Amino acid sequence: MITLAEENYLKAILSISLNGDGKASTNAIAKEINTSAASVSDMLKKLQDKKLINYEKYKGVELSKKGKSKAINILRKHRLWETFLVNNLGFNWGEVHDMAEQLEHIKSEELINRLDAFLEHPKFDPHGEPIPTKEGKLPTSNTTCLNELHPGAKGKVMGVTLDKKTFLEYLTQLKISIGTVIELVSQVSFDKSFIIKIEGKTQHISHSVAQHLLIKKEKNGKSRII
Amino acid sequence: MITLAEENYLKAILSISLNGDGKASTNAIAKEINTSAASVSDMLKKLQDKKLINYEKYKGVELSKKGKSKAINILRKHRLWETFLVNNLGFNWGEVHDMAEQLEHIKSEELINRLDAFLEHPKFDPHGEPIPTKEGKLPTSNTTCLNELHPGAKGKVMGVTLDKKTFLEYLTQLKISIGTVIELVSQVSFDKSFIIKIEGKTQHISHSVAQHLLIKKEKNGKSRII
DNA sequence: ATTAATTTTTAGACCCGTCTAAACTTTTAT
DNA sequence: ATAAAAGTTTAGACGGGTCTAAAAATTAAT
Repeated sequence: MITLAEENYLKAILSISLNGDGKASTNAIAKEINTSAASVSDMLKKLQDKKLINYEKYKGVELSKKGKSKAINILRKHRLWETFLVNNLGFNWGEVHDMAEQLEHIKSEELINRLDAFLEHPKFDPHGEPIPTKEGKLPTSNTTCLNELHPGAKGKVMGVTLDKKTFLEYLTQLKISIGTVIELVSQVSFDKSFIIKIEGKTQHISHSVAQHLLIKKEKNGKSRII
Repeated sequence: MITLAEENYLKAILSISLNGDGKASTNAIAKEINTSAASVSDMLKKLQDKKLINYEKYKGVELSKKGKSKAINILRKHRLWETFLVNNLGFNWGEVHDMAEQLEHIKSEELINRLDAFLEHPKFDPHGEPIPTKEGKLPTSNTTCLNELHPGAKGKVMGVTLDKKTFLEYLTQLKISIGTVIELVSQVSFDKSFIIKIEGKTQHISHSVAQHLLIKKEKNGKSRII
């Protein structure tokens, strides 16, 4: 039996290895789940014993096949519950994270499959993130980041990669939501922040905000063909 | 903050004091949640410290006002989630208990109120049990037990008071479900079991099965007026 | 290539919730 | 009314998950 704490570790490791690349460090995990590096070390041993991760002392950690499957399943539950909360209970996307954090640990495959059917097999959650399939496939989103746009190019916001209340509320304030078209004006070399245009209005967003926006390229700014 | 284990104790104490009357004994609680009497003793001290129960050593325990309110809220969540699972996800009543046991601990008042609205403020759960209100009122059901019927009297099954898979599956086998009309033929004095008629067919049910059926009197067997 | 800084692990402690075994109360039976 | 039985509590231990402080390993810097 896999415990709640273990599930949270697996989720954290998955999240780190999806964003960054390769192995997750002890410190990175500690930061992700707000705990001490010592606790992480302890837990990694246990996860290793259960063959949920591949772990070499001092060398970082990655999910085993089994561990990855578990982690993706948790992510699936999280995103399906979020979809339910937004679509059926009328919450808005900034409010659902804490509830989904709890709901994702409910144990029942049958339940989550029926929820999936009830929601009519959604492909994306309310934040625009892809929902893993029952078979454990995590579709890669065909989106990029703002920093991959050339100045003058336009992109449509397809979602976000940070599910945090303060962040989502800030976006609302900036009038950025799913579907918003952003034109990249330029990037400030000093602090890597971005100058953008939304509906003709110029505004600034920090690098860290930009980093968490999923963008789909709309128009290439560099060289337009005809 | 109230822990998961504490919530389960409160629920158990509520359940005992609703069925039996007055105070709950250590042993009864131990039985209810499948643990040792020693563990119960330990926990009762903690619940006392948190002012969730009124407890006197060796004298049994009852919920404090605060504790009762918490316990009823858990019951409310349990029954609302069960309703969701049956009405919207298509489970049948025997399958939902374990899931509801988990879901009832999800922390969010807003969530449960929205779920209530989504379900259109149901008054009864799929087992026929009343759903406590947001304000903490637990409607008393206008039902009785089989043993309160006189021989020859008929009653309609309105629900059950035991939410256990094996029990509910056994009922299905006996062709007893909500709405079934049962005629009491007689009670066997030897083992207190019951002889009943369902749609003209005579069958036996044990005392403990009968005890968990919620019956609404239909016709008085003793003396029929006109 | 040694030293310094950083990261990671170990050691030892704590709280929660559980257990068994033993001691203690209360109730029941004679 | 006293002994036996039943019920309840205490004592002491354990596993899960966390912590701080200190030791060990790795990486970076000069």
